[in-house]
Amino acid sequence: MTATAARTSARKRAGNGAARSIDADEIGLDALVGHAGYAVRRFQIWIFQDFVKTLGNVDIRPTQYSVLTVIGANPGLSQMAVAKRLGIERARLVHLLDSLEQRKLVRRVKSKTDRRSHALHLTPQGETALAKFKRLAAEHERHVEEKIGKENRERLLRILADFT
Amino acid sequence: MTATAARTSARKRAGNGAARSIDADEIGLDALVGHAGYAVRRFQIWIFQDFVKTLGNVDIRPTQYSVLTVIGANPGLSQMAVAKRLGIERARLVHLLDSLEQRKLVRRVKSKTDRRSHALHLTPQGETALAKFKRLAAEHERHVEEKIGKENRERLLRILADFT
DNA sequence: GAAAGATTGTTGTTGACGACAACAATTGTC
DNA sequence: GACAATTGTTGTCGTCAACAACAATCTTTC
Repeated sequence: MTATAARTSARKRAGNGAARSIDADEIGLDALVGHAGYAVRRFQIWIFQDFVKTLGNVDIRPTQYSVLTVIGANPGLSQMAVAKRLGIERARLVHLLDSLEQRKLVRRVKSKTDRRSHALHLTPQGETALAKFKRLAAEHERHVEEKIGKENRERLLRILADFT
Repeated sequence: MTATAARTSARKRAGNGAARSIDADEIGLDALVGHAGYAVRRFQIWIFQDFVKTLGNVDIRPTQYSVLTVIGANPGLSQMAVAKRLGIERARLVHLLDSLEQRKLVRRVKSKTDRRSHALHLTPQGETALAKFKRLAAEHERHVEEKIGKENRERLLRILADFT
C-alpha cells in the first residue's frame, strides 16, 4: 500500500540505469516517515550543531556541558556516579575529565573514604566558566524554541521526561 | 536561583573530598532538565539500541535501513541525491553502499546520461530483504510506542515532521 | 583475619558516524 | 575550447558507544 504507492511514483523516475537529477523534495522517504527514530535522529543532529556553534567560542561540546553541570550541582560525586547518571561509559568519562581537568575546570580529589574513587569538584574558574556556559546554553535553547515553537518544545520535554 | 538551590542541596553531599555512594536517582541534573537536546539525545540512544537489537539477526543498522528504504522507494537515484535527502555525507555513503553492495542488496548501475554518477537499485534479494527489514522495523516502532505511549509518539512525529 | 568476589578508575581496541580536504573523471558554462 | 562546477572516491581527524582487560582497592564470606 504505502510501498506500492511509493513504487508507482518511483517508476516514472527510472526503470533502468538513468540517474535523473531530482529536487531533494520530491524524493519519498517511504517507511521512514513513520519512524520516530529517524525524525529524532535528524532533530538531534540539528540540535548538536546549533549547540556546538552557539558554544563555539568557549569550545564546549554537549557532553562536556552535561558533565560540568552535574558536577557543579553535585560536587563530590565519583566518576562512577556521574557516568551512571548521564549514561556515559566510565571509560569515556575518563577522557572527558582528563580534558576538563587540563583546562582547570574540574578537579579530581582523592576520596578518603574510598581510596579507589575520586571526588569530582569544579575549580573556582570552573564555576564561573560554567555560569557562562549556562547562559550560552540558554541562548541555544532559545534557538530550539524558535525552530519548533514554544509549546512544541515544552511538549517534547514532557514526552521525553522519563529519559532524563 | 536554580543554581543556588542545587548548590545548597549539594552541600550536604560533599564539601570536601568524600565521594559518598549515592543512588543515581538523587543526583540532580540542574540546568540539563530544561534542555531539549539532552532529553532528545538520551531518547535517541534508547531508540538506536532497540533498533539495533530488534534488527540484530539481520545485521542492519538504522543508517543502512534508511538508505535501503529510500533506494527502494526511488530506484535510479544517484548517490548524491540519496546523500542529500538523508543528510548523509557523500563520502560516508560510499562506504555504506560498498557494504550493501557486497551483501548483494544494492547495485550501482553506471548511468548513461551522466557518466559521473551511479544509478542506485535494489537487487531482487534486496527487495525481499527490505520487506523483511520493514517488518522488523515496524516491530521496533511498536517498542517505541510502548515506551512513550501511542499519542505521545504521534505528537512527536508531528512536532519533528519538518526535520524529515 | 584471610580468601574470594565485586567495584573503581584506567588503558586499549573496535566500529559507526559527522566533518573536511583533496583528487580524477566528467559535465556544464561562457 | 578554457574554466568552473559536480560526482564519486579516498583519506584523515575527532566524537562517541561498546567491550575487554587490568591494578588497586573495597566488601563479603567462611
